[in-house]
Amino acid sequence: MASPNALTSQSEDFPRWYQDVVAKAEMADNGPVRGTMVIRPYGYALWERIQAEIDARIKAAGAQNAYFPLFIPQSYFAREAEHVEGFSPELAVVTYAGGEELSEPVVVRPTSETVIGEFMAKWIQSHRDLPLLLNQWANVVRWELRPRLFLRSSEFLWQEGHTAHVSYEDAAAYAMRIHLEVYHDFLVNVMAVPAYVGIKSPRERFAGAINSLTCEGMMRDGKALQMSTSHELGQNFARAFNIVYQSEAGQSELCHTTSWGASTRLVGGLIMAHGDDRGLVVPPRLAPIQAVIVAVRDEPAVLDACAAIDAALRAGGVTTSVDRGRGSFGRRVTDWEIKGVPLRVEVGPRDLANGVVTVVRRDDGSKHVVTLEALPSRATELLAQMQTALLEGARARRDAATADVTSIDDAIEAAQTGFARIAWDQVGDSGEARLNDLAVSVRCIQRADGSTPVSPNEADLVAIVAKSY
RNA sequence: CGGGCUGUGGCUUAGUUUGGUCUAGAGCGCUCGGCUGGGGGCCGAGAGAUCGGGAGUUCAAAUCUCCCCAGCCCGACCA
Repeated sequence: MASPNALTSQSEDFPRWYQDVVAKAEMADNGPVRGTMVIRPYGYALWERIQAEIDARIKAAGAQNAYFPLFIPQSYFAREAEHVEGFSPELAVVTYAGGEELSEPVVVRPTSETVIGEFMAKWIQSHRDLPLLLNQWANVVRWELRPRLFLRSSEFLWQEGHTAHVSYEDAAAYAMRIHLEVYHDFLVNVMAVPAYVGIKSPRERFAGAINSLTCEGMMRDGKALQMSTSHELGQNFARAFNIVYQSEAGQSELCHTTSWGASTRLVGGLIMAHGDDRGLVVPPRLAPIQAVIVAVRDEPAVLDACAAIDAALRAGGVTTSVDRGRGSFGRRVTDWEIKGVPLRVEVGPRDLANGVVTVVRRDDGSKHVVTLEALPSRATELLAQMQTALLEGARARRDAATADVTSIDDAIEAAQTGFARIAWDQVGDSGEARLNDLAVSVRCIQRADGSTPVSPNEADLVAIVAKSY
């Protein structure tokens, strides 16, 4: 019954398994310039689903989409000291264009705090103009030395939100809202990734931020992946770009700004959070194709039945694709499994003779014989069950691979196979340095109940430490 | 940027040590035909490589020498 291995197994070589999945599920290819990525239709369809879900949540939080230029004057970066220091190693700079040397080099955006800050300063006059809530979907460039498809590429796609507020409290509350209502909600309820939430330690913070909120997912090899970040930028950028408003009292005041983003890295996270030895496993709510109808044979009677089943499923709100039965059955089944399509509806002469189809769930391989009449509702039910099972499975793995420890040594030990939870007081700057020396880092700092604190100075915080991508 | 290594059809690679038997072989993939068909099925026929690039040594270079280029792995940052 077991099919021959199309992929390297996870236990044998996890990074290689990842590469195999990306290639064989036809998600992406390496671009011609080192570190660049070609996103293929299936990979892009997954990204479009991620975009749609995140975009809807961003709009629900009141932000509007806009677009700012790819090219940024180099001088902008110099205005915020930490920001320029943090980003200069990975900047791509255009010095020659239009047939001549440029008088001022132009940076290809690695992130847009600076340009957007410049325009916020122009647009904001009064407290009545606040809050200003912007978001853009864009590509960004951060020159990478060690690229990996989706996880770390020199150019990637993302959304970056940028907002300006009258007070620290408003800004902090909005960053928190995005963190919880956009990212965490999406991760848990759509992507089925029970991410740990918290704030970054000072040394892991975004360059130029006063506080960074993060969602950290556990991959199936026990390593962490940062899946989103939301930053409180304080008045750092407002000061650098002169983003000021006139208060009700008539005083000129500096704004408080935030920025927040999630990228195509989430596609990599999807692969590693749920994938198994047969390939990708896509949560139903995220799947571009929720059910593939596989014709066992390329025969008119079977194909007609497939078309009718397809129509019925679509009418029932299930997104589908029909595999018309060219090529061997085993090959086609394997290909759909690698792509992680949640349900496979097998339609063959034997099924049709009995007025049924065979439905197979991708996550647990369970087979269900379903009558044609019951199929749409049964499919919806199975999709819902799979969505729940994926989240519960991921949570169970996460909890089983998270160890409570009381020393840095034990944290390092635990981080070899999973996460460690340790009192933040036990870590300290020197403890964090020791962790970092062994490629382990503080992924986030959270309250004892798992919620996100407001600052690293709250009492009784715990640190989640792990190796990370 | 420092250290280790590799470049041979689309992909994985044999051949390089010891130059000639290489008109470069195979597997996967691809094309065509047939048989098949409920887990990568079988048979047959094909297409596809100026052996990373350049220079050199030699009667003779995938193989030896030099230079260049590209990529991979390991060490400091990042969504």
